[in-house]
Amino acid sequence: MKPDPAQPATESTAKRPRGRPRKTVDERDGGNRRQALLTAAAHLFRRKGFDATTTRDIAAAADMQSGSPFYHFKSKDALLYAVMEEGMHSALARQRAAVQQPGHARLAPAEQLRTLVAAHFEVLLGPGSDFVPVMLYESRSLQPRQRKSLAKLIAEYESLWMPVLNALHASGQLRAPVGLARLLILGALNWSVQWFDPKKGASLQDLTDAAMALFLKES
Amino acid sequence: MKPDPAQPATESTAKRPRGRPRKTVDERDGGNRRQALLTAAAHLFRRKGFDATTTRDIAAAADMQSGSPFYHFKSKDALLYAVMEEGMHSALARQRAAVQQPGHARLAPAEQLRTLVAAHFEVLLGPGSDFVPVMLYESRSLQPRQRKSLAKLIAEYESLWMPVLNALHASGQLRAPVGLARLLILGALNWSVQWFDPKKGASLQDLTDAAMALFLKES
DNA sequence: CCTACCGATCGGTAGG
DNA sequence: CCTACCGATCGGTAGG
Repeated sequence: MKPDPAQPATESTAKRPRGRPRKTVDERDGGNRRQALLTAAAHLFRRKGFDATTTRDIAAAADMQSGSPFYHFKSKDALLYAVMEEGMHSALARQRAAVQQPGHARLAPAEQLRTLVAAHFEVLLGPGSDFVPVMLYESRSLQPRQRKSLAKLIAEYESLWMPVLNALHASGQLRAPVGLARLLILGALNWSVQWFDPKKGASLQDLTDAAMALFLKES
Repeated sequence: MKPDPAQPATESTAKRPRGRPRKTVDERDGGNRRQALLTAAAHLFRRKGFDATTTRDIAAAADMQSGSPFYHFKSKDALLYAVMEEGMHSALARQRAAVQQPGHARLAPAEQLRTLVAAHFEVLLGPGSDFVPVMLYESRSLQPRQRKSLAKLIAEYESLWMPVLNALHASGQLRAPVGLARLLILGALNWSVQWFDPKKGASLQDLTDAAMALFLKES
């Protein structure tokens, strides 16, 4: 991580800055300003898209002045990448936690898939779920370097699905070729970002049930 | 066939303009310049997104000067809407033609679905398929008025699927609730825009087969 | 449809 | 982190 430029390590005396207390990164909220920018950016990027969101929008949403985001992020691009990286890390953590739950490995493959699907919907549509949708729908705005870096995380995420899909294919519950099935299944889930409205009746449970009924044959 | 400009008009035939031939709207290609703009815009909107595409990009791709698109379209927005409308009209025409093919109504519901799925993939991924993907992925940039206008065409398109899905649900080949099934199925197909690469082995046939195997139970 | 141009906006920065 | 600002870009237009 970066060294803190606000703390010049002087020798004997002054430990703290003088004068009236000012709202610095450290005193205000312990460095959470960066996180506030990430949250605001994720929200706006999801709602309006990367290009249609200005750094001024983000600054205002995080209660800052127009130039201040660039104190925390080198560029607008870097902000986008940080949003996506946080999204993928949290999605990965969530799926790994589900998969590593005691007893999970002994569940029937269909139940293992249900766990993955439910967690995926949660990550896309649940509370605080702006980060992954931004990753899914705004990656065109990334630079090749960044895209390549994210691709690793995405591949890791998708690899969590493969053992389950292979097992289902072996047992005849999933008839499509596993590779294409994974793409089609994740597509069906990812597209829900476009139409899901929590105020419209269906719950995430309903979506999960419908997806399971759609994809799997009777065991 | 164009008149030969090398032959100077004589007195008696002096109906035509004098001087060197100039490229006007009418002489050049009969007004196809508008269509050239639409095609160029669809291509660029798909590749780079609406916001990241400049009207100068589009003009250059259509071999015009920077201000010229505004001779054909009132605004960049109007161009986007025209692209989407053309996309929906062609998609609707294509599906209607498939559905109205003689004998189609007597096909088994599963075969009727296959027809719809194949045509949908064709519209998304086949030759000249920039218009519908733009409609799917850039509608956030439309104005509410325009979005509402498009929504009618979209509803019409989706309504073509409902009788087939209802029949499949009735026969037990589709177990998920029909409304959610339609959203999930179209999502699975629409997402293919993100990952399909014709140079990577799978054909549209393969995609159609995989989708059918994924969604339907054994009859 | 082209030429020449305007006004606004935007990402980013210097200096404190 | 704020203030003040710059340079570039962009949608759009007047006039021909």
